[in-house]
Amino acid sequence: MSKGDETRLAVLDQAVEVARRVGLSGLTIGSLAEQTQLSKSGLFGHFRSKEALQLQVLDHARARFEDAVARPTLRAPRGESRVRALLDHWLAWDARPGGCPFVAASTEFDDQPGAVRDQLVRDERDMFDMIATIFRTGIAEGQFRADADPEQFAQDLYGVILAYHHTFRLLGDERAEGRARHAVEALLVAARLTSSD
Amino acid sequence: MSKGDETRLAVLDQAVEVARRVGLSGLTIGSLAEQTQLSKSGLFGHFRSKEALQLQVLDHARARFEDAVARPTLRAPRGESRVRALLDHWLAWDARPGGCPFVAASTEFDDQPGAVRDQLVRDERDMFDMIATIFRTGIAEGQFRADADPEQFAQDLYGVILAYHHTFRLLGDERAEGRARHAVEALLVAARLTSSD
DNA sequence: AAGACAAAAGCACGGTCGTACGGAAAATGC
DNA sequence: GCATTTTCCGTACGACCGTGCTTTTGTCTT
Repeated sequence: MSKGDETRLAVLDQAVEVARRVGLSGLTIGSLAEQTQLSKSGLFGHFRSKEALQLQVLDHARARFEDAVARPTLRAPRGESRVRALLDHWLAWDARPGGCPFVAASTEFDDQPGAVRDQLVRDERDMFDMIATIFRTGIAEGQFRADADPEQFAQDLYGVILAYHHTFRLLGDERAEGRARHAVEALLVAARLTSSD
Repeated sequence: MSKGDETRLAVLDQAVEVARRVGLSGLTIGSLAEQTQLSKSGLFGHFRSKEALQLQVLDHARARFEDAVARPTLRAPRGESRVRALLDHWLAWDARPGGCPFVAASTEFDDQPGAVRDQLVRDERDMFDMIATIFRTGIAEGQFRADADPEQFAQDLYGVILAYHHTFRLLGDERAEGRARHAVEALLVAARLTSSD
């Protein structure tokens, strides 16, 4: 890996952390340069516009999400265990300082057309598909009802995570995590095969 | 009402709409002045700092929320009907151009200490309490189980709304609303008194 | 070790940000 | 209808924004 790539990645590491707190617009080239001990123009040279930087930050955050949430989840046994693993990793990801960078960026860009928004839509759609797929696997395993709607489940689960994110991060309510787990258990109960099936 | 208050309110009306789209930080005095046909300094005179403007915008948004969601909801009969009314009005509020200003502001300020965040916490807590209170009323009416947790219900319902907000606004999924209603029906079923009670 | 190339710094630019002050204009109270 | 207070504008400020251009520094390759 060349020197250039090395510093570029170091910058992106830092940028993702900053974006958690202040979003992708709040992310400013000057302050990012300070934090990485680079000159403004030195940093700027690695990306060639702010939009390019934002897109690479999104890419980087996505890779981090896959490391911290997606891949570990797939190591859990299919069905209910995997759903619980997903919740566990996701809650831990959201509880990191600054919260989830995608949540921050989503509310920021949901009304600002452009390449960043487009990328964000793709990422968010992928997350939805991931949840739905995990649920479908549970159906195939015979753990969940065949007539349950995976996309309904995806939206429901995502809602639980978002509510946790808000309630815990803004209101600082320590019981938020317990409620999130409780909510998912209720979703699982509803999706479970009954004895009559 | 004096002339000053008149224009101040007109500015706030516009400011709330802008804040829906770009948040409270994205809200800039210069652009807001343009949109209201005032000079920058003329507008600035009404508030005496940006933070004061942001706080008044929050206040104004809260009043709008009470007009559009809170008060109409309380006109519905207690219990399940009132929960459904809350959902209806809230979804309509979120579907307005730009979405919910509180959702935008919350993710923006959940990591930036200060008066704005403090105000936001109070507002958001009030919303939570409103949901919980509506649920408690349903318990008192004998429609919901007495052992159900109103705060769990509040977080669950808020999750449904947030998931709708994200799924509809960012992903543009038209089925998001139907799923939100379906999710609330499931919550109501779980809260309902069973025949054995 | 030297030459070729990449990386970083230095500096400058036009713009916009929030904020301040003084004077013009308009609304208000008598 | 005049005097006074309120409202609004013009202008200016220092700071920071994103972005170029030029020069220095550093890293590879041979």
